[in-house]
Amino acid sequence: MVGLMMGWGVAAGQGRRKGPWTPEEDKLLSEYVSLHGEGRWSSVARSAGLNRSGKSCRLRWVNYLRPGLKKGQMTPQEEGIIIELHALWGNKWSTIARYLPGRTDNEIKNYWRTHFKKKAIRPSRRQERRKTDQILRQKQLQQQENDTDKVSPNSVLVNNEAEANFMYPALDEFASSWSDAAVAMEDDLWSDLWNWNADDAYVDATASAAGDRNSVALTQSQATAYSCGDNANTFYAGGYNIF
DNA sequence: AATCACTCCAACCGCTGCGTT
DNA sequence: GAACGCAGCGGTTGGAGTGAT
Repeated sequence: MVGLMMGWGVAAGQGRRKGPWTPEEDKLLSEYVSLHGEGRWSSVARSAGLNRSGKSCRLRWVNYLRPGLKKGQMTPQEEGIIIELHALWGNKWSTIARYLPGRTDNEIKNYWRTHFKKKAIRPSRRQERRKTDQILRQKQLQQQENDTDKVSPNSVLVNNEAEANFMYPALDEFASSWSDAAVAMEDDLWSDLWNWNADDAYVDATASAAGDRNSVALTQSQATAYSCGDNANTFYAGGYNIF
């Protein structure tokens, strides 16, 4: 995606640059924001010597340059959180992103689109196999991380046994191999998604939130809940404390 | 080796809401 | 209260990369 995409380059009329950011532009933006802070994006564009729109600067910073961003694949926990929160709030990507430290709304939105939305139609066996392999790789990586006993302050914690069972179904309980376990777990997710009426879930959640914020009823996967890092807005097991 | 199918992801656009004048 | 500008959000696009056939 270098440079020539969609006739990008310099936008006619305003003389603003468009398209992919160069390392030099990134450097200018990073230096400026670290000195002066976020906000006032249109003046950032001018003051930092960037021939970009404020909007473009903000997007680049938020989605790519901002410190603390996580790169790499979503973990099974993050995937679970996305599914649950999407059931609650629908396409409120920025809201969902607040519960996934280091992930951006754009990233979550992209992830949802590629992994879930298209698959309202059952994925092909080929897709299923690829997905399964991906989950396996993630599990192996995660196992390695657990072995090294590294716990990030921003990591998403699994609170109790019920969660752990949802996230990591025991082999002897669900399947005879990690591969089968991953497929079984995935099937659960898909069946939830296929049976799920997004509008209903959203209405239920918002109605409950409006009335009693401590007792939002989830229509799917009710036994599952997450405590999301050090965010002040915590999402607890049992009754969902929202805000 | 070539082609196809699919995923990933950066970046755009349009719309909305909010604050300021 | 109206007009304006800006920030933020959600939807969309399309090239690059990768793996399967």
